[in-house]
Amino acid sequence: MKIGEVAELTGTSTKTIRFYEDSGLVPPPARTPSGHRVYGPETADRLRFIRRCQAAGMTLQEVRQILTVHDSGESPCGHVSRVLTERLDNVRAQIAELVTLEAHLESLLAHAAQGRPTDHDQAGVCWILETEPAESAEPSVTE
Amino acid sequence: MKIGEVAELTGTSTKTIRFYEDSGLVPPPARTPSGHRVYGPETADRLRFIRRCQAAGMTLQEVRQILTVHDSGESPCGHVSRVLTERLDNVRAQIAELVTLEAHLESLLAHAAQGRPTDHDQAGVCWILETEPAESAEPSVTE
DNA sequence: GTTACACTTCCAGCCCACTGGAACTTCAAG
DNA sequence: CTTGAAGTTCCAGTGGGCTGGAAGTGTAAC
Repeated sequence: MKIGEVAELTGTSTKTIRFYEDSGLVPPPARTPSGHRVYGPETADRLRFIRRCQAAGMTLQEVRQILTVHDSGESPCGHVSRVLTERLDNVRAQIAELVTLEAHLESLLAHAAQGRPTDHDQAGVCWILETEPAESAEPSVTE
Repeated sequence: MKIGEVAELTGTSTKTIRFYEDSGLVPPPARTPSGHRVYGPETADRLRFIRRCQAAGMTLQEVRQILTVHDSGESPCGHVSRVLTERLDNVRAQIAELVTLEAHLESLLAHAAQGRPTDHDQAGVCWILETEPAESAEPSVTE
Protein backbone atom coordinates (compact mmCIF):
# COMPACT_ATOMS: atom_id res chain seq x y z
CA MET A 1 0.00 0.00 0.00
CA LYS A 2 1.25 3.42 -0.88
CA ILE A 3 0.83 6.52 1.18
CA GLY A 4 -2.09 7.83 -0.85
CA GLU A 5 -4.09 4.65 -0.33
CA VAL A 6 -3.42 4.60 3.39
CA ALA A 7 -4.43 8.24 3.48
CA GLU A 8 -7.68 7.53 1.67
CA LEU A 9 -8.36 4.49 3.83
CA THR A 10 -7.93 6.30 7.11
CA GLY A 11 -9.05 9.80 6.29
CA THR A 12 -5.62 11.22 7.01
CA SER A 13 -3.76 13.37 4.53
CA THR A 14 -0.46 12.20 3.11
CA LYS A 15 1.06 15.31 4.58
CA THR A 16 -0.14 14.30 8.00
CA ILE A 17 1.15 10.75 7.64
CA ARG A 18 4.62 12.00 6.77
CA PHE A 19 4.37 14.43 9.63
CA TYR A 20 3.48 11.57 11.98
CA GLU A 21 6.45 9.63 10.70
CA ASP A 22 8.75 12.56 11.44
CA SER A 23 7.14 12.86 14.86
CA GLY A 24 7.77 9.21 15.65
CA LEU A 25 4.12 8.17 15.74
CA VAL A 26 4.34 5.92 12.71
CA PRO A 27 7.49 3.87 12.04
CA PRO A 28 9.38 4.56 8.82
CA PRO A 29 7.95 2.15 6.28
CA ALA A 30 9.71 0.11 3.62
CA ARG A 31 10.41 1.85 0.35
CA THR A 32 10.19 0.89 -3.28
CA PRO A 33 13.52 1.11 -5.14
CA SER A 34 12.41 4.52 -6.27
CA GLY A 35 11.82 5.72 -2.73
CA HIS A 36 8.05 5.55 -2.43
CA ARG A 37 6.70 4.49 0.95
CA VAL A 38 5.12 1.04 1.14
CA TYR A 39 2.87 0.29 4.08
CA GLY A 40 1.35 -2.84 5.51
CA PRO A 41 -2.22 -2.87 6.79
CA GLU A 42 -1.09 -2.41 10.41
CA THR A 43 -0.25 1.18 9.58
CA ALA A 44 -3.89 1.89 8.79
CA ASP A 45 -4.82 0.39 12.20
CA ARG A 46 -2.22 2.54 13.83
CA LEU A 47 -3.51 5.67 12.14
CA ARG A 48 -7.06 4.84 13.15
CA PHE A 49 -5.85 4.31 16.69
CA ILE A 50 -4.24 7.73 16.62
CA ARG A 51 -7.48 9.24 15.36
CA ARG A 52 -9.39 7.65 18.20
CA CYS A 53 -6.90 8.97 20.71
CA GLN A 54 -7.29 12.42 19.21
CA ALA A 55 -11.04 12.05 19.45
CA ALA A 56 -10.50 11.35 23.14
CA GLY A 57 -8.69 14.67 23.34
CA MET A 58 -5.17 13.31 23.77
CA THR A 59 -2.18 15.20 22.52
CA LEU A 60 0.15 13.55 20.04
CA GLN A 61 2.66 13.49 22.86
CA GLU A 62 0.40 11.23 24.91
CA VAL A 63 -0.40 9.07 21.92
CA ARG A 64 3.30 8.69 21.26
CA GLN A 65 3.87 7.50 24.81
CA ILE A 66 1.18 4.87 24.48
CA LEU A 67 2.48 3.68 21.14
CA THR A 68 6.00 3.46 22.52
CA VAL A 69 4.77 1.23 25.32
CA HIS A 70 2.89 -0.85 22.77
CA ASP A 71 5.90 -1.15 20.52
CA SER A 72 8.04 -2.36 23.37
CA GLY A 73 5.81 -5.43 23.43
CA GLU A 74 3.88 -4.59 26.59
CA SER A 75 0.19 -4.19 26.72
CA PRO A 76 -0.33 -0.45 26.94
CA CYS A 77 -3.82 -0.76 28.39
CA GLY A 78 -2.85 0.23 31.92
CA HIS A 79 -1.09 3.21 30.52
CA VAL A 80 -4.05 4.02 28.33
CA SER A 81 -6.34 3.99 31.35
CA ARG A 82 -4.03 6.33 33.18
CA VAL A 83 -3.87 8.73 30.27
CA LEU A 84 -7.63 8.61 29.86
CA THR A 85 -8.11 9.35 33.54
CA GLU A 86 -5.79 12.30 33.34
CA ARG A 87 -7.61 13.55 30.27
CA LEU A 88 -10.91 13.20 32.08
CA ASP A 89 -9.58 15.26 34.98
CA ASN A 90 -8.41 17.91 32.56
CA VAL A 91 -11.68 17.96 30.71
CA ARG A 92 -13.59 18.36 33.96
CA ALA A 93 -11.32 21.17 35.05
CA GLN A 94 -11.80 22.87 31.71
CA ILE A 95 -15.54 22.50 32.00
CA ALA A 96 -15.48 24.02 35.46
CA GLU A 97 -13.45 26.94 34.19
CA LEU A 98 -15.74 27.51 31.25
CA VAL A 99 -18.81 27.34 33.45
CA THR A 100 -17.32 30.04 35.63
CA LEU A 101 -16.58 32.09 32.55
CA GLU A 102 -20.12 31.50 31.34
CA ALA A 103 -21.49 32.87 34.59
CA HIS A 104 -19.17 35.84 34.34
CA LEU A 105 -20.30 36.60 30.81
CA GLU A 106 -23.93 36.19 31.79
CA SER A 107 -23.59 38.64 34.62
CA LEU A 108 -21.82 41.13 32.36
CA LEU A 109 -24.59 40.84 29.82
CA ALA A 110 -27.28 41.19 32.45
CA HIS A 111 -25.43 44.29 33.61
CA ALA A 112 -25.33 45.51 30.01
CA ALA A 113 -29.04 44.94 29.51
CA GLN A 114 -29.90 47.02 32.56
CA GLY A 115 -28.04 50.11 31.48
CA ARG A 116 -29.34 52.72 29.12
CA PRO A 117 -27.31 53.48 26.01
CA THR A 118 -26.87 56.99 27.37
CA ASP A 119 -24.85 55.54 30.23
CA HIS A 120 -21.77 56.52 28.33
CA ASP A 121 -18.85 56.89 30.63
CA GLN A 122 -16.26 59.57 30.31
CA ALA A 123 -13.39 57.96 32.10
CA GLY A 124 -13.27 54.40 30.89
CA VAL A 125 -13.75 52.66 27.61
CA CYS A 126 -17.07 50.97 28.28
CA TRP A 127 -19.01 50.95 31.50
CA ILE A 128 -20.10 47.35 30.95
CA LEU A 129 -16.59 46.21 31.65
CA GLU A 130 -15.64 48.75 34.27
CA THR A 131 -15.47 46.28 37.11
CA GLU A 132 -12.53 44.08 37.98
CA PRO A 133 -13.12 40.49 37.03
CA ALA A 134 -13.46 37.92 39.77
CA GLU A 135 -10.21 36.05 40.26
CA SER A 136 -11.87 32.73 39.58
CA ALA A 137 -13.09 33.86 36.20
CA GLU A 138 -9.64 34.18 34.75
CA PRO A 139 -9.17 31.48 32.21
CA SER A 140 -5.92 29.71 32.79
CA VAL A 141 -5.09 28.78 29.27
CA THR A 142 -2.13 26.94 30.76
CA GLU A 143 -3.73 23.53 30.41
CA MET B 1 4.63 57.89 33.70
CA LYS B 2 7.23 55.60 32.25
CA ILE B 3 6.58 52.15 30.94
CA GLY B 4 7.82 50.43 34.08
CA GLU B 5 5.43 52.35 36.30
CA VAL B 6 2.47 51.63 34.05
CA ALA B 7 3.52 48.00 34.04
CA GLU B 8 3.68 47.91 37.82
CA LEU B 9 0.39 49.73 38.13
CA THR B 10 -1.54 47.41 35.87
CA GLY B 11 0.19 44.11 36.38
CA THR B 12 1.31 43.97 32.77
CA SER B 13 4.92 43.41 31.77
CA THR B 14 6.78 46.09 29.86
CA LYS B 15 7.28 43.52 27.13
CA THR B 16 3.56 43.05 26.84
CA ILE B 17 2.88 46.78 26.75
CA ARG B 18 5.30 47.23 23.89
CA PHE B 19 3.74 44.21 22.21
CA TYR B 20 0.29 45.79 22.60
CA GLU B 21 1.60 48.98 21.08
CA ASP B 22 2.92 47.06 18.09
CA SER B 23 -0.42 45.29 17.86
CA GLY B 24 -2.33 48.53 17.82
CA LEU B 25 -4.06 48.03 21.16
CA VAL B 26 -2.32 50.91 22.87
CA PRO B 27 -1.52 54.09 20.95
CA PRO B 28 2.13 55.05 20.59
CA PRO B 29 2.84 57.36 23.52
CA ALA B 30 4.85 60.54 23.65
CA ARG B 31 8.57 60.18 24.11
CA THR B 32 11.19 61.95 26.10
CA PRO B 33 13.92 63.53 23.98
CA SER B 34 15.93 60.40 24.59
CA GLY B 35 13.22 58.12 23.33
CA HIS B 36 11.67 56.78 26.54
CA ARG B 37 7.91 56.26 26.42
CA VAL B 38 5.82 58.64 28.51
CA TYR B 39 2.26 57.66 29.33
CA GLY B 40 -0.75 59.48 30.70
CA PRO B 41 -3.04 57.82 33.22
CA GLU B 42 -5.55 56.83 30.51
CA THR B 43 -3.12 54.20 29.34
CA ALA B 44 -3.39 52.40 32.64
CA ASP B 45 -7.19 52.44 32.27
CA ARG B 46 -6.84 51.07 28.79
CA LEU B 47 -4.58 48.27 29.91
CA ARG B 48 -6.97 47.40 32.71
CA PHE B 49 -9.79 47.36 30.20
CA ILE B 50 -7.80 44.97 28.03
CA ARG B 51 -7.23 42.74 31.03
CA ARG B 52 -10.92 42.62 31.75
CA CYS B 53 -11.68 41.75 28.17
CA GLN B 54 -9.16 38.98 28.35
CA ALA B 55 -10.75 37.75 31.53
CA ALA B 56 -14.00 37.58 29.59
CA GLY B 57 -12.22 35.31 27.16
CA MET B 58 -11.95 37.75 24.28
CA THR B 59 -9.11 37.59 21.80
CA LEU B 60 -6.89 40.60 21.31
CA GLN B 61 -8.46 40.88 17.89
CA GLU B 62 -11.88 41.42 19.45
CA VAL B 63 -10.48 43.83 21.99
CA ARG B 64 -8.82 45.79 19.23
CA GLN B 65 -12.12 46.12 17.40
CA ILE B 66 -13.81 47.46 20.51
CA LEU B 67 -11.03 49.90 21.18
CA THR B 68 -11.12 51.10 17.60
CA VAL B 69 -14.82 51.85 17.93
CA HIS B 70 -14.13 53.62 21.19
CA ASP B 71 -11.32 55.67 19.70
CA SER B 72 -13.55 56.80 16.86
CA GLY B 73 -15.60 58.59 19.49
CA GLU B 74 -18.58 56.25 19.50
CA SER B 75 -19.74 54.37 22.52
CA PRO B 76 -18.54 50.85 22.02
CA CYS B 77 -21.10 49.39 24.43
CA GLY B 78 -23.35 47.94 21.78
CA HIS B 79 -20.39 46.36 20.16
CA VAL B 80 -19.18 45.10 23.50
CA SER B 81 -22.53 43.47 24.14
CA ARG B 82 -22.40 41.79 20.77
CA VAL B 83 -18.90 40.47 21.34
CA LEU B 84 -19.86 39.26 24.79
CA THR B 85 -22.89 37.47 23.38
CA GLU B 86 -20.77 35.78 20.76
CA ARG B 87 -18.28 34.79 23.39
CA LEU B 88 -21.05 33.37 25.50
CA ASP B 89 -22.28 31.32 22.57
CA ASN B 90 -18.78 30.03 21.97
CA VAL B 91 -18.27 29.19 25.60
CA ARG B 92 -21.53 27.30 25.70
CA ALA B 93 -20.64 25.41 22.55
CA GLN B 94 -17.27 24.55 24.03
CA ILE B 95 -18.88 23.36 27.22
CA ALA B 96 -21.27 21.17 25.25
CA GLU B 97 -18.37 19.67 23.33
CA LEU B 98 -16.38 19.03 26.45
CA VAL B 99 -19.35 17.45 28.19
CA THR B 100 -19.71 15.07 25.25
CA LEU B 101 -16.01 14.34 25.43
CA GLU B 102 -16.35 13.76 29.17
CA ALA B 103 -19.07 11.20 28.55
CA HIS B 104 -16.95 9.56 25.91
CA LEU B 105 -13.98 9.30 28.23
CA GLU B 106 -16.15 7.98 31.02
CA SER B 107 -17.53 5.25 28.83
CA LEU B 108 -14.06 4.32 27.66
CA LEU B 109 -12.88 4.09 31.25
CA ALA B 110 -15.92 2.05 32.25
CA HIS B 111 -15.09 -0.22 29.37
CA ALA B 112 -11.50 -0.40 30.54
CA ALA B 113 -12.53 -1.25 34.09
CA GLN B 114 -14.61 -4.17 32.88
CA GLY B 115 -11.90 -5.91 30.93
CA ARG B 116 -9.25 -8.15 32.36
CA PRO B 117 -5.63 -7.26 31.79
CA THR B 118 -5.30 -10.49 29.83
CA ASP B 119 -7.67 -9.07 27.25
CA HIS B 120 -4.64 -8.20 25.21
CA ASP B 121 -5.52 -7.91 21.61
CA GLN B 122 -3.36 -9.18 18.82
CA ALA B 123 -4.57 -7.02 16.00
CA GLY B 124 -4.85 -3.52 17.39
CA VAL B 125 -2.86 -1.44 19.77
CA CYS B 126 -5.14 -1.48 22.79
CA TRP B 127 -8.58 -3.00 23.02
CA ILE B 128 -9.86 -0.14 25.15
CA LEU B 129 -9.75 2.12 22.16
CA GLU B 130 -10.76 -0.34 19.47
CA THR B 131 -14.11 1.24 18.72
CA GLU B 132 -14.76 4.17 16.45
CA PRO B 133 -15.52 7.30 18.40
CA ALA B 134 -18.99 8.75 18.17
CA GLU B 135 -19.09 11.51 15.60
CA SER B 136 -20.34 13.98 18.14
CA ALA B 137 -17.39 13.34 20.38
CA GLU B 138 -14.86 14.70 17.94
CA PRO B 139 -13.53 17.89 19.36
CA SER B 140 -13.62 20.56 16.72
CA VAL B 141 -10.66 22.52 17.89
CA THR B 142 -11.70 25.06 15.36
CA GLU B 143 -13.51 26.72 18.25
C1' DG C 1 4.61 8.93 -25.98
C1' DT C 2 2.07 11.85 -23.44
C1' DT C 3 -0.67 13.38 -20.00
C1' DA C 4 -2.02 13.60 -15.42
C1' DC C 5 -1.41 12.65 -11.11
C1' DA C 6 1.07 10.62 -7.04
C1' DC C 7 5.10 10.58 -4.93
C1' DT C 8 9.65 12.47 -2.97
C1' DT C 9 12.33 16.13 0.05
C1' DC C 10 12.74 20.26 2.50
C1' DC C 11 11.49 24.54 4.21
C1' DA C 12 8.03 27.98 5.64
C1' DG C 13 3.95 29.51 7.69
C1' DC C 14 -0.29 29.48 10.38
C1' DC C 15 -2.65 30.98 14.95
C1' DC C 16 -2.24 33.30 19.57
C1' DA C 17 -0.30 35.94 23.11
C1' DC C 18 3.49 36.60 24.56
C1' DT C 19 8.49 35.89 26.24
C1' DG C 20 13.62 35.72 25.97
C1' DG C 21 17.78 37.49 24.63
C1' DA C 22 21.29 40.41 22.53
C1' DA C 23 23.26 44.73 22.18
C1' DC C 24 22.93 49.16 23.19
C1' DT C 25 21.63 53.89 25.73
C1' DT C 26 19.73 56.61 29.55
C1' DC C 27 18.56 57.69 34.14
C1' DA C 28 18.76 58.03 39.26
C1' DA C 29 21.19 57.34 43.46
C1' DG C 30 25.27 57.53 46.13
C1' DC D 1 31.93 59.32 38.36
C1' DT D 2 30.38 54.98 38.82
C1' DT D 3 27.16 51.54 39.18
C1' DG D 4 23.12 49.17 38.23
C1' DA D 5 18.44 49.32 37.03
C1' DA D 6 15.46 50.43 33.51
C1' DG D 7 14.88 51.96 29.07
C1' DT D 8 15.45 51.22 23.72
C1' DT D 9 15.28 48.15 19.18
C1' DC D 10 14.92 44.03 16.73
C1' DC D 11 14.75 39.23 16.03
C1' DA D 12 13.54 34.61 17.27
C1' DG D 13 11.18 31.08 19.75
C1' DT D 14 7.21 28.81 22.23
C1' DG D 15 3.39 24.98 21.63
C1' DG D 16 0.18 21.95 18.71
C1' DG D 17 -1.05 20.02 14.70
C1' DC D 18 -0.72 20.34 10.83
C1' DT D 19 -0.80 22.72 5.80
C1' DG D 20 1.19 24.91 1.59
C1' DG D 21 4.45 25.35 -1.84
C1' DA D 22 8.55 24.57 -4.61
C1' DA D 23 11.11 21.59 -7.35
C1' DG D 24 11.91 17.48 -8.83
C1' DT D 25 10.95 12.03 -9.93
C1' DG D 26 7.89 7.92 -10.62
C1' DT D 27 3.92 5.59 -12.32
C1' DA D 28 -0.39 4.23 -14.56
C1' DA D 29 -3.75 4.74 -18.14
C1' DC D 30 -4.67 5.68 -22.74
